[in-house]
Amino acid sequence: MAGTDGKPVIGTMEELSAAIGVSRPTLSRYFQDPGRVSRASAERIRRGLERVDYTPNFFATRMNRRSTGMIGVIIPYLNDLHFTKLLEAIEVAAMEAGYTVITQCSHSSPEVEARAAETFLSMNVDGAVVAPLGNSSDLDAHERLNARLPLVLVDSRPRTLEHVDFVGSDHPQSTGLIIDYLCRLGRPPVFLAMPRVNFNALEREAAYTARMEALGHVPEIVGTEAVEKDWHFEAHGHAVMDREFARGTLVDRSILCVNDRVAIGALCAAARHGLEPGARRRGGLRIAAHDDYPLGPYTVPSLTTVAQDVDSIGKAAVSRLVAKIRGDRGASAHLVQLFDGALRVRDSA
Amino acid sequence: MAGTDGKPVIGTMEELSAAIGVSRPTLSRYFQDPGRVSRASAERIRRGLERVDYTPNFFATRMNRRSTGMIGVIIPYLNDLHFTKLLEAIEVAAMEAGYTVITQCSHSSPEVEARAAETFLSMNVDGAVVAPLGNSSDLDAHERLNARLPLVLVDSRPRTLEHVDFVGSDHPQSTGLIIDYLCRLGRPPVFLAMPRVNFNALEREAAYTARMEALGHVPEIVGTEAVEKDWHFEAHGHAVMDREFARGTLVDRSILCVNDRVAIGALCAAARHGLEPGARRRGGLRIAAHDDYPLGPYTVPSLTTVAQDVDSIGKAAVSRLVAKIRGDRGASAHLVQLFDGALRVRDSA
DNA sequence: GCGTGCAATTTACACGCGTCAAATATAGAC
DNA sequence: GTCTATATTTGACGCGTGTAAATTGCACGC
Repeated sequence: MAGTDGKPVIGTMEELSAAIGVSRPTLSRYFQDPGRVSRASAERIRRGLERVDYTPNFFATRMNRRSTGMIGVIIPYLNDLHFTKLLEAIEVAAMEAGYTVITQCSHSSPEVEARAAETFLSMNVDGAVVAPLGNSSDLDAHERLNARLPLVLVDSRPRTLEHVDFVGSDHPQSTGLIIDYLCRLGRPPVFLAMPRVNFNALEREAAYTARMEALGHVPEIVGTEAVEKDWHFEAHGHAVMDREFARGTLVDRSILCVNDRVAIGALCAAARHGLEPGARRRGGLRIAAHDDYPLGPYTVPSLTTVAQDVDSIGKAAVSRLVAKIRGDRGASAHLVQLFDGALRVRDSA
Repeated sequence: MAGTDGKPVIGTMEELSAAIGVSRPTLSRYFQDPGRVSRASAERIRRGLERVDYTPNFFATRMNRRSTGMIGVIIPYLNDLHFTKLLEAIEVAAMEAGYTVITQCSHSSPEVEARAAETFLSMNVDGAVVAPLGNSSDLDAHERLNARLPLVLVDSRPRTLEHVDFVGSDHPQSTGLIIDYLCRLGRPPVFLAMPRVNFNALEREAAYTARMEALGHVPEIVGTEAVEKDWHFEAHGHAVMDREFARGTLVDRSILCVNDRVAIGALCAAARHGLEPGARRRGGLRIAAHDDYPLGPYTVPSLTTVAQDVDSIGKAAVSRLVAKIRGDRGASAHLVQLFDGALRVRDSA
């Protein structure tokens, strides 16, 4: 069998050994680190590899190594740029640290999420970074993962997993930031929440309430019930605000949306009702949110929000995981690392 | 060692065999298909597994099986909901067909893309679905992949890989659809293109030109040069149209954007210049696009576009791949499967 | 020429499980 | 009770590579 490049395809190290006249174990060492064989052998092997098409078998190499050099990543959804940004940061950081990343997506299903965790265990990954699904997650599965390998949770932090290392955003800080900004320029904001399926959403809701009370304002929350069956973030934001605006309520308020995707729906509802949210119209409708979704600068009007430092979160999670894998001192202690949000003032509030 | 659930952790089948009194080969057969052992043994094993924590080693199981039951998927970017939708369709279809999906993202890098292909070869995946990066792809790597295992390309089709099976959209059809619609309601559209890094973009541009000429109109194309360094789709659409609108050009034209993300940038530019694109304003500015990006319904105004049937494309790609893996008759012939686009008339055009 | 010390290589075994041929258990017929 | 046919189980070997121990090769000094 020959590849299209004409090189003969070689299946095993044994064959390769015969083909270029170097013993198999020497080849094994060469592939792990060319510096571990003599200069002469390395050169000979290199020249040999130019003439044939061979890659060591992924499974056989991983089976016996102390370390597989792989880390597993689980994210809940793919259809959300917030998570894809996070995943990208994690993958890049892991690649730079020399790890092979195996990504699994829960696709909103606790069963799939639990199965992914099992897969990682059976693959002997060196460690795992998990962004949990939320309330519906199979927490036992995460618990088992944590018991058997280095694990770092990111983005969202289930209450029963508070003893697991976590890297995420400081929601009281970030939410406080945008609330203070909104209060400084106008009436205290109403919170556009969402059904309680997500820890981050809950944390932000709680942070909103706390901050409002600290400022002496009365918290007002809308949208905790699902207005539509099979709702998505944008659809939810649109449905809730469409209902409000149709009633003539909230049309002159500041709305703080639980996240940017909900805000996109809210902005759409505002436009449909002829409303023009914006900071420049004092006393009028303003819409702000949380996350800094990549499309925020391009909504109409562009979206005022508070940015999560997703890039740093991804990097920090990997760096923490690598430390745990290497058994660095300090890595056995429990760590919670929270990043500050940053205000992004644009046109919508 | 014991998991948090208290079950003793068992590392190998050998140990499990000793623990529950069934021979190891019988266990092996049980894990492949419980139906292949006697009812009595299956029951005994099931009860045994309730008392201990064991999962077969992923690598060891895959190493010797004729089929690894895995398919590899490569997508170019994560920060694009079009690709995540495609990936989701592929993953779900593959899971339903009983395959484990290994996803690798090229992260815009031809080297990473080529390495992913090599990884799949070394993992003995049963087959691969690849959405190529584009012009910059290492086509040799894809060629090698195609020579050594069942391969289906999706979404984008490099010229030099025309002999490889492909599943995607019929761009002449879909582009024709939206052009005809635009012409029916107003002036023939100008095409807002993008730098030539992507085969789909090129195909759509060519389809635009062909259709316009067939209708007796003169094609007008803007935006093929990168206006900003380090451009992204939305930024590109915004930059090009901002420049045009600032000059006072194109303000009363129909603009057909190469894809929805570019259109989002264009809509934003329009709003900044006080323009209100829409179908109801005859003779005025209209903006339409291609893809049916999930946010299209929530832009302001909502985006008229032509939908790619991403779901069907993903399913068809997997179904084709599975046929090739199984060696179904007909699967050895070359296949190109194109799906029609569907018009989504909304407010922007 | 011969031993010495060190680096490089090779030998030999291990890893965890798939698989097949051979052995055993089971059921049924007489 | 024996015998046959069939369903199950098991022993033994192999997969492609990692790795520790044993061996070889080499340069050097006497």
